[in-house]
Amino acid sequence: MSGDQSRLSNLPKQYDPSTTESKWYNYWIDNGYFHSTPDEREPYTILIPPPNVTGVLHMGHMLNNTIQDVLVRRARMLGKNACWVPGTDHASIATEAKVVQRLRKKGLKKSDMSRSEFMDHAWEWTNEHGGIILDQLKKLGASCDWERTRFTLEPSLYEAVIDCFIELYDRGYIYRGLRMINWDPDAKTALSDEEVIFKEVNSKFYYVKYKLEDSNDYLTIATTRPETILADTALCVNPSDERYQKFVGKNVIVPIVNRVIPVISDEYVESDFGTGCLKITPAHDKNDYEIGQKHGLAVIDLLNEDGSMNEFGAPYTGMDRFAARKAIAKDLEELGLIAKVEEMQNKLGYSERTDAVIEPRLSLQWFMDMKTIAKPALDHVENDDIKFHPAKFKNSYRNWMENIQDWCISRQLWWGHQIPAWYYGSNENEYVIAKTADEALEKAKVKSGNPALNADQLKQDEDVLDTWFSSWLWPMSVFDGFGKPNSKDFKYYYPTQDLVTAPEIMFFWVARMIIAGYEFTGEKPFSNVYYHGIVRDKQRRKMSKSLGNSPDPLDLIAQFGADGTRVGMLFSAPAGNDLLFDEALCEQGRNFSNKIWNAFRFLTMNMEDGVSYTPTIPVDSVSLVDKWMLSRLNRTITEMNDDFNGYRLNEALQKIYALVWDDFCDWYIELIKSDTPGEKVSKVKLEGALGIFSELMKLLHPFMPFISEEVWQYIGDRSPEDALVITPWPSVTTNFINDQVETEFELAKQVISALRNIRAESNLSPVVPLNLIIRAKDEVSATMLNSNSAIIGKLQKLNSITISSTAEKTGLCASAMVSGNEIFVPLEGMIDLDKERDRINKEIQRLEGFRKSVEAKLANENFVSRAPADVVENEKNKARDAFENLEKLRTQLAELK
RNA sequence: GGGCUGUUAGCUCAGUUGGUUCAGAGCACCUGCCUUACAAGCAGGGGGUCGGGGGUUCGAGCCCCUCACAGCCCA
Repeated sequence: MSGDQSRLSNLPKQYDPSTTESKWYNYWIDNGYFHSTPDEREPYTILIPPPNVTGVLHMGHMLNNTIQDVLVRRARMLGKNACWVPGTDHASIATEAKVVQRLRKKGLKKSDMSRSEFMDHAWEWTNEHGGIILDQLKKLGASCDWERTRFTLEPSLYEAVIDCFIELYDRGYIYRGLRMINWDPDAKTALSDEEVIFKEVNSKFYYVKYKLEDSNDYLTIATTRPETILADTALCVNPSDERYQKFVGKNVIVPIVNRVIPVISDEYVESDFGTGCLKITPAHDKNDYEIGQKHGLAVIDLLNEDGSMNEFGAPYTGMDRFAARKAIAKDLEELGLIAKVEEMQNKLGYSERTDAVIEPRLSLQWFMDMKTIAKPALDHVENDDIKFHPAKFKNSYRNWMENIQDWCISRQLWWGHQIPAWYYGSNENEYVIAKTADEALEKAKVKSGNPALNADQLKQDEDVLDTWFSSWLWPMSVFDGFGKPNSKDFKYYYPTQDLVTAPEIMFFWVARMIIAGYEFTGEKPFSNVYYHGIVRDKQRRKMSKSLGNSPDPLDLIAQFGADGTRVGMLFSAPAGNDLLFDEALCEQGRNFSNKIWNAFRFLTMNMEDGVSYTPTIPVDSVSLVDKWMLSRLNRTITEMNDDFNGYRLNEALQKIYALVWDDFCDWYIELIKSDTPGEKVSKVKLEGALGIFSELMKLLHPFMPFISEEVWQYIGDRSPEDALVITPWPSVTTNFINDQVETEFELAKQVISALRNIRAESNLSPVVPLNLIIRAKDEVSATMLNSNSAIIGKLQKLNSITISSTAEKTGLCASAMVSGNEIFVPLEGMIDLDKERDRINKEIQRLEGFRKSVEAKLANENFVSRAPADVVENEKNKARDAFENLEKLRTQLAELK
């Protein structure tokens, strides 16, 4: 680095991220550092969890992508061929809902347009808003390989989904059937079980009387959904319930519609819930459906697809289900058929996307048989072929996998991958599965036995596939590897290394990617899954648009810089724990940026004009300060590597934060300063500091890419090959890690702190010179302190310094104890004797208590005989130290008389 | 109802196989400072019976049982 003042003079006192961030991001892009192509290096690959194509960046994305960027940047510095594949998801139901909403504003209705007209609108919307979120990620510093950006609806990924469907159909995993599914009346589509969110709500529990057909007796049932009474096809009681035994086999009359239905019995009914008499509505409840199947009951569906009552719901036809509920309750009341109404809490299913109350509905849909296909995915997580971080999530995963249900994969939507089923007749089985219309026609001719069949008689299924049926192929399809195991990229990058995501989508996505991975490649899709928490506000509320409690990430970046924001996000984000977001953390991150900036500014201010400086790690230095700094540096690198390997990113960050701020700024820089005010730091020391500072920038780079690159580029004239972003991660020199050195330096630090404390207690300004007397604990300490007295003198203004194991204090002194060494500062007339006696008495009390507990331990024969020798030895040392220190304190106290 | 976490300083969290003065960190708080990089800073300081109870052990924040509370997932 050259002391060329034109470049370095007038660095502002405060770091301004706004200019540097775009500068370096463009530099990185222009030099192609983020672009990866297969080569002989070890690959390191992360696939972005693709955000919704029309979404905008929220705090969850910020956290998610910050973590990915930290991982991928470090891997890049480790010399791996780092590849972070970005992309977006078409988000079938969410996007379609948005498009429908937008059309409605324009006065257009989806039901009035053809599929292709609607798709034109959807693509228009997508092209307009798609990818905004990816541009936002660039502001964060995300080092994605943008040349590899993929979209789940682009042609090759579309094709992969269709091929996958066909393949799984051929393998017998996909079937079409009439099943009870979750119906979203707002979106008018089926959903999978995972898309239903159960919420606790307050409901009314209606006790309704059904008259027996052949007597004036009544049977009373309890229900929260009286509107479904019209579709009842039986009442059911537990066979062992004596109250009801005499009614089994008889008939009752359904109120309002006056239909006659039987009273049956089944073990399923819990006698102590409600009245113990259950109404059975096979079309509108999953359990009822099963009972109905078992007992051969009729199925009456009284709802339209939008949740309104159909003709079976007469006389409430056309009313919404909730309006009908109120109406029928009123009518039953008037008929005297309501025994009572209770308030109760129950759990209701809501659509994850539209928040509509889900209706169980009998419907003909496409399903995936999960049991067999999911088996390897369970096994390989159980045996840690795929590791979860933190590992506790294995439990939830196992639980879900062991109870896995068939997956409803068809959606009554248009935006998505259209199911490759072609119907040639109206019967349930009159279809073929084929990739193209031509192929379908050929197959249909064969299956129908009608060679005269023509293309017009063939109709493709209108429905699309669940979004997750495309994202589960992401690890294969982004490399064009689905069904093409020999594609170059796929062979090189698959399996990928780390997946970073939230536990919320463990079942939606993670589990299914693992399933698909093993089914189609026989290999895992990734080796590690890092689950991070949800971003919440300080009151632990989830951040959401409707609550308005989520800051705009781009505002945060503008305010605190991308580096500051990243640090703020990571500071309180241990893996798997929710993050209680507080802007103060970003502020702390910004302040840290500023600290780094000013440390650098200090170094530049000490350069001489026209002199060239070569950053040099002071490996040959005999100075304790250098040896200590190198020990701290290397120890920290070791610890950070451990943290990275264990995915404890926040801990790695905290360590480099402390190393920079506490060790380097507060001690190292202070100690290289010249003794003479105004005099510059010597060239040797400055070059050493620059050398160490450079190492710090490398360690910081994954977390704070912008400021570290900015400083790095200032420190040297760098060619593009020397950019920090691709500089090798520091290796550990074990020899530099030296406990002895650290202990020795720590002792000097403690003496300095003790003196500062004495000054603070006695209101002495730092410029008042003191006479320091240290009565060392022993000769070893005396030697150690003597050889490092210059360090103490550097940070404390001293008149004289006396260190020996026999040193005597002179006159009245302020005192302190550091590791058994007594510190005295003669302060005749300046000491508050009462306060000082108080302080020493307190210390004596504390130590006395400690000594007693140790002595008690040693007096316990069981302890002495059973505990390991070294533990006993330790206790003896503690007792001796405590005893000696107590003696010293008592002497000091006596001398204060 | 089933399963899984967690409860440590005012707040957010560390605390590895039970054993050094082990009760920690950051933030917040209090006090004093514009000390020749940084007030977005420097220095100093106070603060916890480790959720309650019981047990195992020479020894428990850590292991076991139990209770209470909080949260998550599934039905």
